[in-house]
Amino acid sequence: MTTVKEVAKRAGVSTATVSRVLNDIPNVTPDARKRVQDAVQALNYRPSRVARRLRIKHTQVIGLIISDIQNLFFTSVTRGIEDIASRNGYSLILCNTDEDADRERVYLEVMHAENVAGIILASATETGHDPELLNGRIPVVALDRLITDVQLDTVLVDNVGGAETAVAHLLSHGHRRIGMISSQQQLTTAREREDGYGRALKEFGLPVEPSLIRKADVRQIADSRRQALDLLALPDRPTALFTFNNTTTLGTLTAIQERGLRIPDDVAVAAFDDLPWATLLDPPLTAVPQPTYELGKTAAEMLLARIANPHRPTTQNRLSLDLVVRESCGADHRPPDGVAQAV
Amino acid sequence: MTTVKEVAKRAGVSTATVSRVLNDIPNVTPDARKRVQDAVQALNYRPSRVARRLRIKHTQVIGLIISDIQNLFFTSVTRGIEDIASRNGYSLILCNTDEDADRERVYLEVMHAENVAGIILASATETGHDPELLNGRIPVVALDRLITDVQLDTVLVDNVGGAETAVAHLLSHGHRRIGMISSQQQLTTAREREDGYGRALKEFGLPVEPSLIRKADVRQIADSRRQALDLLALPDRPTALFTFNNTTTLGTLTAIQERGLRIPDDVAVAAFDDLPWATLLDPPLTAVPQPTYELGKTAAEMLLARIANPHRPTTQNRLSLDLVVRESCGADHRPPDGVAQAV
DNA sequence: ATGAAAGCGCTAACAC
DNA sequence: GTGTTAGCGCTTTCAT
Repeated sequence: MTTVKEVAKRAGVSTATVSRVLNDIPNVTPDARKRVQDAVQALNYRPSRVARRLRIKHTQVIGLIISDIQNLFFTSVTRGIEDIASRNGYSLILCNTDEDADRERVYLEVMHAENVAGIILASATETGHDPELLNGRIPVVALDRLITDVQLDTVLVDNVGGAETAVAHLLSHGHRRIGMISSQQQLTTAREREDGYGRALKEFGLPVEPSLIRKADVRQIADSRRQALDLLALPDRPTALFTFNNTTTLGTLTAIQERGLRIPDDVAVAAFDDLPWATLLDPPLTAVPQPTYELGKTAAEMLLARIANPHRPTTQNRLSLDLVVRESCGADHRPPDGVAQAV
Repeated sequence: MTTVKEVAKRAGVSTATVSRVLNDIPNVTPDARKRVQDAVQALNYRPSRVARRLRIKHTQVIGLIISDIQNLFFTSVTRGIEDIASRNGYSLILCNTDEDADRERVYLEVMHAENVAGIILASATETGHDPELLNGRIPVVALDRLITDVQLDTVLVDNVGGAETAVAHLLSHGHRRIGMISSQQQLTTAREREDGYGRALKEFGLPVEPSLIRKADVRQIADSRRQALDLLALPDRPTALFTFNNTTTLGTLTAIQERGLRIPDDVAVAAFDDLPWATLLDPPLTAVPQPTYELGKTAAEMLLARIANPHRPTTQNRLSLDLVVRESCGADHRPPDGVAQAV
């Protein structure tokens, strides 16, 4: 490994001058600069970021910790983060916790130890965090999931509203027994989406029937399928299903197909979280898309703002959601275009 | 930030002893050990990996560089890598190049500068690499895509064979005009899959008609759709389509749907790279699944082996592929089970 | 068993 | 404009 020293020697200057050239600091004669550059070239010198960081303290690297790398939701969010990060001269490194609090801790330690400039975290848990890790010297932005034991900049979506809209849509189509495939993991998103589900029922004067909410491992299509099969095997089968995220949706659709049921006639489906191939399904899926790119962009911007000014008050950003109506809930029974909406 | 020094002071020992305790080195009296541990606790001390690494030189971190984080193929491979890595006490950090050679270079530099123990690289390009970066002091394993300008441990799939099988399947169903949505990016996988396509045609005595191969941006469903639409608008429309990967498949299916064509009657489809929801499509998709988990596992194992022994000869691993026949190519015309296969 | 001290590769005062 | 030098936080001989 070549070092500044060797470069300095070869260029016939001091290490300080080499450092100056490398870091574009003025006050170097063009001649010296040229000699240093030549030496760098000749020796194929590559400065050690590790050493540099030990001095410098900060880096142009942002760390992202997500809980399920196989979930398109998170990878799309990542794209949003990446764009903002790289536009601002930051690199992004990504770690996957697989919904495991221990792994999350390890990766938070890694990020700290690496001295990243900031961290964006979609936490596997709502509480139980090490305050030193989240409220320490490295700024952290909470993404998608609320963290309640530490006050952080946060960006979320309107889970309650989104779920409520979707379930209300099912209700407005006449469904009265609506099952939900929710999350087995303790997530704030799950609680909020269940809340939205409950609210919609309440608006229609319906009680929440606990047996109609099944909890699935949100990382696994197979487990979601199993829970959906259970729901569909109920003596008084639900006529509609509301799903927690894209994975549970896939499991649910698989279960429905296996049971030989037709959508929406035998069972209607509304999903939280859209799929890029929703229109390729038969019938196309009614869903509440999440503004993934926007979510990532916002998180990155909040983080950069905090890096720039560590003392600004923490803020919370909740992005709103809209339902996209396709055919999986039955033909739309709203009046056609142009017709006045009489009761 | 607390340092060894402060811990040492508080524990009433030297920094050397603190370091010994921290690194589980024997020869420390239980008493001293206890005092150090207490001090660590009390000060919430967190050793700086940056400083540590400057001395130590190596880390328990593996770097993975992939070209499209939104592609399920790569994220599934990641899971395989992760399992092996964490089972061996390594953390995994992931970077996304978005098929951009410049970004790939930047991230390779980041990984080098971070001094990771090893790198797994799905390169955006076949050549044009900096040999210092790939054949330098940090071991690199090439994943999924062949790198020809530097000799590396490599793990691939049998692209030629897989493509050949898929296209032969279409041919055996009577198709004679078979279009291919391939990759606009210069990828070895694209060349090999095109090769397989050509071989299958040749076996049936058919020439490759260049106008039937359209190149799409493999990251974008939208672009794949566009290319597929072009193919479907040809005066002498192909009766079957073979797609390069899951993204091109999605674009192609979208195009077919938009054109109002039926699968497989109007146009049959066979895909390279399976989708977890292939059976939810109507009709279910015939595809060549890739052993993603195995691919990641193998890559990680090769990398660990090389880290353990930097001087072993480089090896190349090519995983074989099988076609999964579903309905998107038409009813299977092979004899039913148990019937002797007469001619 | 423990401590003193050197030094990993780099940057940034400070002196000239 | 350039060089000397101290030191970032850690590990590791080498003494003791």
